[in-house]
Amino acid sequence: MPVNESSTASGPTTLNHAMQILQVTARGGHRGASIDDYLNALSFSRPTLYRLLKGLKQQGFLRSSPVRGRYLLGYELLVLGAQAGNGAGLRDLARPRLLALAQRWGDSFYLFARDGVNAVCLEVQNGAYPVGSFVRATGGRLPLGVGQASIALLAYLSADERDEILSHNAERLIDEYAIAIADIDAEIAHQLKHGYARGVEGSLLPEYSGLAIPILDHSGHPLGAMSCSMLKSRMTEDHKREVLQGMQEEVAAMVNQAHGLLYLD
Amino acid sequence: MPVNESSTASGPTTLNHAMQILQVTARGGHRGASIDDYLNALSFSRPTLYRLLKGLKQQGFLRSSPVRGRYLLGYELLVLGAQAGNGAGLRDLARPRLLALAQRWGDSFYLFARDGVNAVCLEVQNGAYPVGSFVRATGGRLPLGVGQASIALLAYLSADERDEILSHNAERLIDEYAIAIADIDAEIAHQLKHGYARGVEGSLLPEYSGLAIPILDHSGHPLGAMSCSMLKSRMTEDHKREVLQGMQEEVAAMVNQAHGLLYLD
DNA sequence: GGCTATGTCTCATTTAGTGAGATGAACTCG
DNA sequence: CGAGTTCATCTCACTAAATGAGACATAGCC
Repeated sequence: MPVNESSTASGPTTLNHAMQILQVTARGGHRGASIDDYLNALSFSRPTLYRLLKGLKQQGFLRSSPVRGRYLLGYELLVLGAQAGNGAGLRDLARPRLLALAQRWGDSFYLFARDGVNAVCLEVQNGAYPVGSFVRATGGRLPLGVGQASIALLAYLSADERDEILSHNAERLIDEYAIAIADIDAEIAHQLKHGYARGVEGSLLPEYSGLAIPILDHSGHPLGAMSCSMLKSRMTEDHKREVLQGMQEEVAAMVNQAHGLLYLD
Repeated sequence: MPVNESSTASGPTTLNHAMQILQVTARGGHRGASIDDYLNALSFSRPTLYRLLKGLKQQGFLRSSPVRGRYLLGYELLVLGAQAGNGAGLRDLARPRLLALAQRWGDSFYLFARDGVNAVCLEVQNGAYPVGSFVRATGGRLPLGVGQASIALLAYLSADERDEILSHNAERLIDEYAIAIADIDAEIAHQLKHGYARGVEGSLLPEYSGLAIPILDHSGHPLGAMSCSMLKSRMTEDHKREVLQGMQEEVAAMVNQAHGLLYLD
């Protein structure tokens, strides 16, 4: 089945071909992709495929698997990805704070940013109490609308931008996550009223619960969101208040630090 | 100053141009790169630059900064990077184990893999005790020879491969890290004799110490290394023995799990 | 409302990537 | 150990497709 060439890929075809190769490789997970995977999914000739594979390998974007004839994503992507995840320096600021929170409360804490119609997880710190979550690790991506961090991010966008995102995601939200737009709107209202989000409860992960707060710049635009996730049974009123306060303090400190760095020099 | 076009970049030029753009962007850190940065560093015309920027943006490999005229690395890199870091499924296996170790002992634990002449950090879990390290996070890269994990990785390569790597890195090792090849050889001998590595002491980070053990596949080739790092004052004989045993148990369990997954289906 | 720098467009030029098929190399299985 | 299969590279002619020069448009800034 050919690769999803949806997003009206314009621009240099060589570039698109190369990126398609990376996507196909990624789709293979930790087993990578074989020559046939590429030839089936893509629409160019074998010599061209090999030329691109070679180029990508030289650049460190691919490496060949120990299994002959298979290719894996290269570590250059990891390195660039780590950079990419440090959007506006936010991750570096957040990492020690997430760690402190996780150690103090035992729950799992996350940093999210918006990526188009999705939310991406920039950083996780798991605590002592095991927890289930939609994202397992850095690099996890969710359609905006899923999870408490999504709500915190959505709430501070302009109404029309928000609507555009939600109508774009509506189908996936209901099909894959059993989440209705109306419920998201309600939670956004809660976020705006109380300053934190609880996430919309779909049919998935019913035994977990969480909290999220936005990270806003001076003009009120969302830079990201900090969230946490825990077993529902741990979410007593007291614990909720404590964790929320902890998160708010850390975020306030972050934003303070950030103002010295973000838009200057 | 023009971008380092060292590594005899062959392959489609468009691809190389694109990757150069990404590298220049990465070099800008969390502030990204401006048009002039690109035009200065690269050797193609402005329309071409914009065409490539556009293409890379559409693919999610770049995004434009809130500051007009600047570009940042895109989150697609983060997502692919997360995949790339899961070489052979190792990271997924290691993550919970690193977390358990960090929580149990309070030190910081790392998963490394070899990447050509470098070691890359695939995963970190920091413990309760603060620690300094050569790598701060996932995606950090060190020349093989630096750090205890390097030793564990090097020790199980063939002698000539090892020599090739070390002679390649020799200059950087002595210049940037004040580490001599002879000392590395000595530590490799220690690794082979005792089954763990202590790292070579350069002039950097003198107050920290660490341990590392290799992760070997059935045929004795190194898949990666697990390491830890702690304040020297914490490294008593007892603590060392305990932590080492903890790491060895976790790695053994990992390799067990891995054999079910790595080379099959 | 001018000024500067970012981003886009057009179009002719020719580079430079492409496809077809043959050839070489590496691993596999009988 | 040799036949068979699959991966990887090479050659060469072709032309599609990326490129460069410079003009034009747009956005932010004082």
